[in-house]
Amino acid sequence: MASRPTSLQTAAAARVDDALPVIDEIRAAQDRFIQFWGEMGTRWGVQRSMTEVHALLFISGEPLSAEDIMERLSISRGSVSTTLKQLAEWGLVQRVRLKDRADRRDYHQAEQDVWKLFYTILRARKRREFDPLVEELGGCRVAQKGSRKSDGSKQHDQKIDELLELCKFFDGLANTVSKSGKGIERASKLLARVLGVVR
Amino acid sequence: MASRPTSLQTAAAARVDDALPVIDEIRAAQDRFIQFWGEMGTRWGVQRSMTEVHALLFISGEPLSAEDIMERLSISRGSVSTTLKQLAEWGLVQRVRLKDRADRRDYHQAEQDVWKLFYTILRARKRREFDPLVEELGGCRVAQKGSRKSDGSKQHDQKIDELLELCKFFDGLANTVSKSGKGIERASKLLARVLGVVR
DNA sequence: CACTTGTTTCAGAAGTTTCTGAAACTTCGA
DNA sequence: TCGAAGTTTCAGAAACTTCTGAAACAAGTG
Repeated sequence: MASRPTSLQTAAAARVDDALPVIDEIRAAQDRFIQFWGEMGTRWGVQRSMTEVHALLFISGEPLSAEDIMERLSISRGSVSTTLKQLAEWGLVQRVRLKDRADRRDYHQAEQDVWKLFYTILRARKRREFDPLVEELGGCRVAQKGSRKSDGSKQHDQKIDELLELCKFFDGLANTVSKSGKGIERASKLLARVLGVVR
Repeated sequence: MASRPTSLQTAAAARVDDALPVIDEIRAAQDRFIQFWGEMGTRWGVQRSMTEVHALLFISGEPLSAEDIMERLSISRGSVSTTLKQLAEWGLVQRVRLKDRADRRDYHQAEQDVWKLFYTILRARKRREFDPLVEELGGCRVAQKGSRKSDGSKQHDQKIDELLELCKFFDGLANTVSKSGKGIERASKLLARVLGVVR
């Protein structure tokens, strides 16, 4: 028996002597989740390998080494390294040190709080897919505000301005929500009531 | 002069005799917008050509024929046809008939209400990027609810269930918001106040 | 019918993204 | 100083997406 028994190694042992079929069941369920999460990742504009690594770390729960991940997902060394770095930058994965001083490898553990997970995803996507609107839309106007214009120019700039206004509204809403943290859960029920009144 | 003067043709004429530089300014601003919107489209998981066609129709405001679009954006016949069909399915573009009975071509006009535009985009993206979570996540469990399980299985299923619960919460919130329509604008201000109380 | 317009399909071109595999480099502990 | 682990970089392979261009078809008009 190895001195550092990861879930992967115990699972492998289980497959060999067929003594613990339950572990294979779990492993199969993990694989389903990893594949599904990876597929969703592509729809979210994230590399498949990145969501797969995250899925593995999230669903297994325990810290895994880079090598563990390479073997389990059949992903190259470089890929795992850059992927883990990015996941760490997003705050979804943390580097942890195991007590065992004989093992000098880094271990990586995924954030387990699903609320933090979702907020992180939302923030990253907002930065990428929404914020440029607010930043760049103004540059699509014909002229600076205030200068004299033709009718065509006015109509054009008005449409840009409408888009900008809408974007800024959503931006403010997003800020409100993100500041609220988990309060959103209670607040949303109130919102439903509020909307009933407003409508 | 052609019997069917579209904006494109007048703009072209203007470039030739250089009598109306304003129209060139507008055209340049339109091009900036089209390019930017197309770029954002790729980040939203939509084909560049589709967002470009939509940008052109939205920003020009007036109905354009398929041929107009082909020439202006240098896009192939087939592409324009399928793109227009999809935009129509999404409700972002309508087919309109011009009164001129001599012209038998179809004309296409973009929805000008920016609120409808945003809701349409959000709905389409939710269907594609979120709804599968609610539908498929359950299949990633180890076992059906209620059956006896090992500790590992329990931990696995618990994580899946946490994700599912969160998804269903967001789903409900999305429904609430989408039903509210423009009421969201007034409601969001109330929401900010509500969150202030809850926090 | 001849003609215009639009739709659909599809093979292949072109472009883009993602990943690998290797190599060079850094860090750090023994 | 040696070796193990990690990082970074990059050329090229592989896979995927998007678009074109052509062709066949449908529908409607004069």
